Amino acid sequence: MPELPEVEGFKRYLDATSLRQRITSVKVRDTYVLQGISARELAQALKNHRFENSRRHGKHLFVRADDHLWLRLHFGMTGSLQYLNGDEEPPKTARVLFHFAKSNHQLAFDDQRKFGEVGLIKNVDEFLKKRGIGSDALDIGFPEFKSILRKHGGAVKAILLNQKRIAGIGNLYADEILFRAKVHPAANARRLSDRDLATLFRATRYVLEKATVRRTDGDQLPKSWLMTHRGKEGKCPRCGHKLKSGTVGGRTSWFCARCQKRK
DNA sequence: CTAGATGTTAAGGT
DNA sequence: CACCTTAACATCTA
Repeated sequence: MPELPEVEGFKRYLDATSLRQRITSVKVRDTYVLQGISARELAQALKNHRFENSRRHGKHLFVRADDHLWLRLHFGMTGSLQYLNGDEEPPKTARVLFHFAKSNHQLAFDDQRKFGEVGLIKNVDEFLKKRGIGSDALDIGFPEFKSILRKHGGAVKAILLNQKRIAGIGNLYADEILFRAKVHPAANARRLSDRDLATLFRATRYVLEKATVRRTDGDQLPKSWLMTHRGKEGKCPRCGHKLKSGTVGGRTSWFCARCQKRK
């Protein structure tokens, strides 16, 4: 489930395993994943280069292979990375394999449900601009956060989910953030007070940062979180009330109707 | 068998 | 223009 914390986890994983090794070949097993580039072009461009460093923005991961050459990864709904030893068989759903010189290791871009994207770009900032991606959710300061929510009406959750406004928050963490801030997902953003917005901002940072740490350590998310109770039989970890669900911003939302008032 | 699932986007309606 | 809903993509699981 790659939202910001998971993609940050992939970044750290890639940084820890795959930097500074000469790339000997790139195999694309399924070309649906490629965006604006052919398998041959991708392989040709990366061959004999090394991944130097990486950068995450929202749910995108960019890996620098040269001054003007960045690999772009988006994980869709089910994407992930796996670093494999020479004798390890990549999973069937590995769509792209980056082969390294060092003892036949390879990095696999796995993507069961085929919503992922792999591309090559020259300039990360230009790419983000062209796509209209907003500021990263952990990069944003309160003044910017506030003005984004003040500027747009509609359900607060829809704004949090909109990557053009704030990048990195997906359906599950949006619910978690709203739960923590005690804000109803369908509440109109314009009707939130300054105090609500401040709480929401703090909740956003807390949830995303905490989830990133938990993920990195391989720990479960806290039981006090909504996410671990999502589902029909779920009860609010704060008040014990049965959780409710509804559609907001086109996605299923879980929330506690007692703790999260619509206002 | 059916519905729904972490993401994104397009199309259509109000 | 602002906002909403629905559908679509591919595949798996409850």
